[in-house]
Amino acid sequence: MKLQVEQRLASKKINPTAMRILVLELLLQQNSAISMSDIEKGLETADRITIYRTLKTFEQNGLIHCIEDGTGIPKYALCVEDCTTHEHHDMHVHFYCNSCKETFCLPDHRIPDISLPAGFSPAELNLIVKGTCEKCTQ
Amino acid sequence: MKLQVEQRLASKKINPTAMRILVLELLLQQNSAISMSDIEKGLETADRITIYRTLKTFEQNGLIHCIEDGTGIPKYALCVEDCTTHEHHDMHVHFYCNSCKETFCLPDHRIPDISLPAGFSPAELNLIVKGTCEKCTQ
DNA sequence: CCAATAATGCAATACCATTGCATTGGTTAA
DNA sequence: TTAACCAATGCAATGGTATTGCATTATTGG
Ligand SMILES: [Mn+2]
Ligand SMILES: [Mn+2]
Ligand SMILES: [Zn+2]
Ligand SMILES: [Zn+2]
Repeated sequence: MKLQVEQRLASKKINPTAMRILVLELLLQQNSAISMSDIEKGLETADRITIYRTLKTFEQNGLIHCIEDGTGIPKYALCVEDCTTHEHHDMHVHFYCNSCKETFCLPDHRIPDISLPAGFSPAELNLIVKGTCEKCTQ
Repeated sequence: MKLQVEQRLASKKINPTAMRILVLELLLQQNSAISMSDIEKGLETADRITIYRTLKTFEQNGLIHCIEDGTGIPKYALCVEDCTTHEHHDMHVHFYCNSCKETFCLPDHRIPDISLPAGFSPAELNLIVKGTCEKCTQ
């Protein structure tokens, strides 16, 4: 188990320190995206700043992606695609549930192509759907 | 001129105070969405908190809409459609320019329908396209 | 004009993001 | 084995923004 976690870190060229292993294990347990505060609460030991820098390292190495879901609080989730340093391919839809306040990756739902006015060239797409998730629809 | 501004406020059932007129005039001058800090800098007199509450009032009454462009700093722009209290119809694409850092409404570009997994029901869509705007493409 | 109500400005609070710096820990070379 | 090096960590401090309470001021309606 822990071996797989370490391998996953190694595959992204991230040194497998104790803290990083703990954070990645926590991320692997989630089925929705979580915030830095969530991680801080989920780990007894950890310092806020260390988590901050751990997440930044993970993001820069293509292990996780950051989701701005409109709450103003960044959420983080594991990359499902083979992302690399500053080359994220998570062009999928994200869903924010107004009821349970959870943010979900919908990796099977890609963002459709968008037509833009002349002169505007796209580099990155970010689509947030807000509504009610499956759990909260009874 | 000022009369039109006051009428626009009145049509949204917003009392036309001096500060609100100033803020609305400033918003009318923009061709991109602006932040609370931008407004604070644009008006010599104004108190930060008053602007904060003015914008909240404007938003609640369907005069402006708030844009979360991924920077973490909310931007505001006038509603182009007939929005009402908590009934915003600004389902259009927003564009953030990585070069000039400006955020544009693209009211003529609606967000296409998105298919969702079973059980997820959408209420609101928010699509941010990041890239280079027309001005910055030379 | 007066009373009631709404809006404003100031102070204070609470988070959150970010950086500097000293310390710790693990890895490598002498 | 030890020394030296580099990466990672933890603490302190800073800066910025959002938000509320409350006293004061402005506006409105009678
Ligand atoms: Mn995702
Ligand atoms: Mn808009
Ligand atoms: Zn939910
Ligand atoms: Zn631009």
